[in-house]
Amino acid sequence: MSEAISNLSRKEQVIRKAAELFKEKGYAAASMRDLAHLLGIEAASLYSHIKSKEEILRSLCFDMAAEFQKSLAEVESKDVTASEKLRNGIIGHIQVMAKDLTASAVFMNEHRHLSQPYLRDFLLMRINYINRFKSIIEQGVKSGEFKDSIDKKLAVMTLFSSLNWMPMWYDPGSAIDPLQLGFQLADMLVNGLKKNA
Amino acid sequence: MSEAISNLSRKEQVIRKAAELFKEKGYAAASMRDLAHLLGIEAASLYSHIKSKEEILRSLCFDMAAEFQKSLAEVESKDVTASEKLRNGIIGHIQVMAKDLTASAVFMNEHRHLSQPYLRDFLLMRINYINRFKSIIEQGVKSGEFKDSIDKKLAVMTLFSSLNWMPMWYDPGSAIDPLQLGFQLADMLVNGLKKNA
DNA sequence: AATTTCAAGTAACGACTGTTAGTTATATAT
DNA sequence: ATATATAACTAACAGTCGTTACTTGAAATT
Repeated sequence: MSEAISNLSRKEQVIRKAAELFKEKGYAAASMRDLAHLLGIEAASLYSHIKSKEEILRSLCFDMAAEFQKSLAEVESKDVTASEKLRNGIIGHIQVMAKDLTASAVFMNEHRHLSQPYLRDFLLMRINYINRFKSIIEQGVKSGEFKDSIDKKLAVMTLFSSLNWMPMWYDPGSAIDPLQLGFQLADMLVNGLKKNA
Repeated sequence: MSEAISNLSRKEQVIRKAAELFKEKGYAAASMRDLAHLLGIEAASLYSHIKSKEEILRSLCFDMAAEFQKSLAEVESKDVTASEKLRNGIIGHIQVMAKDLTASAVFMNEHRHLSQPYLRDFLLMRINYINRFKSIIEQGVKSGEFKDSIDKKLAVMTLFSSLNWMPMWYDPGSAIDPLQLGFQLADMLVNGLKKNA
């Protein structure tokens, strides 16, 4: 038992350091020797803790994916207006990312280096997630809350682009905290920059 | 003379094919042997046309950067309202990307693999470009066109995220053409999703 | 005190990396 | 016909890649 806990703990250290490295240099350009050096050990020693380089990437990508799914499921379960749902979805997504900005960056930028069949599974989960946001937008159009002139694919892709780049520029030490960021981002996408006349 | 033209032409072919490969696999994961294979030649033969792998990346990144700068300079030269300027900037940016979606994707995702001092130069140009968009937003706030409640950094980063991910999902064969896409995107960011009551 | 577990080490493998040196066949220009 | 330029070739380099096999010292458990 204690072996498993302690092993997991060290394995977690390896994975977290790997996330930093993958975020900084990209998965393909990050070598196992780089990672080992950051941890102060030899490259071969990494394999006492992990099965392969890709196992690290898989763990990072799929753990984040599970968090996103969980957050969205909770948002969907509440019976509120589409604007409210969209707003909650945006805030939830941002808060999941804020809990681990490094893993979020890897999730977003490096998932393409997953091999099959993991890549396929990952992309299916992602499409599913996006489509559920798209449904919320469609509900909003149907209920008359949102303009019917907007292209739904464009709207949802714009939304995701904005969300997914956040880990690249957001400074967790900055004045604005993740929750406030979520509020503002939701407001900006729903109401736009323009002052309501 | 004719040597230069013909050489340039073949060099261009190599660079364009490299852009496709870099977009698909990422710069680091794309090998010169992959590229050569796509062109039906041997890896060593590439070096008749280009100096190095990174020269290709440099040429892709800096050529795109020049196009973006040119587009923004023209937008800035016109004396119009801030909303109009922002709108024109967005449309211009999208049209530059649409002219070469592949190079745009490389520009956005792979520039970090530039070595110094090119990386530094690239990032400085990019900061400058972003700050000029930020100025337009600030003008809009000052003139009362835009809300003064918005965080300007958040606004400009959201804008850029939306713009920069477009090459990843936009299908040039789709119903909506780049100009319409620019119109809609500008409208969405300025006016939001919500119907004006 | 003996045994097991953990986290590291050394050495090495086969494959792949970007790149070079030098050569050759083909098309164009003189 | 001769010279030149283009675009390809073969062979090979020094280095790096992820990973395996096996070993070792220290800590925890029995």
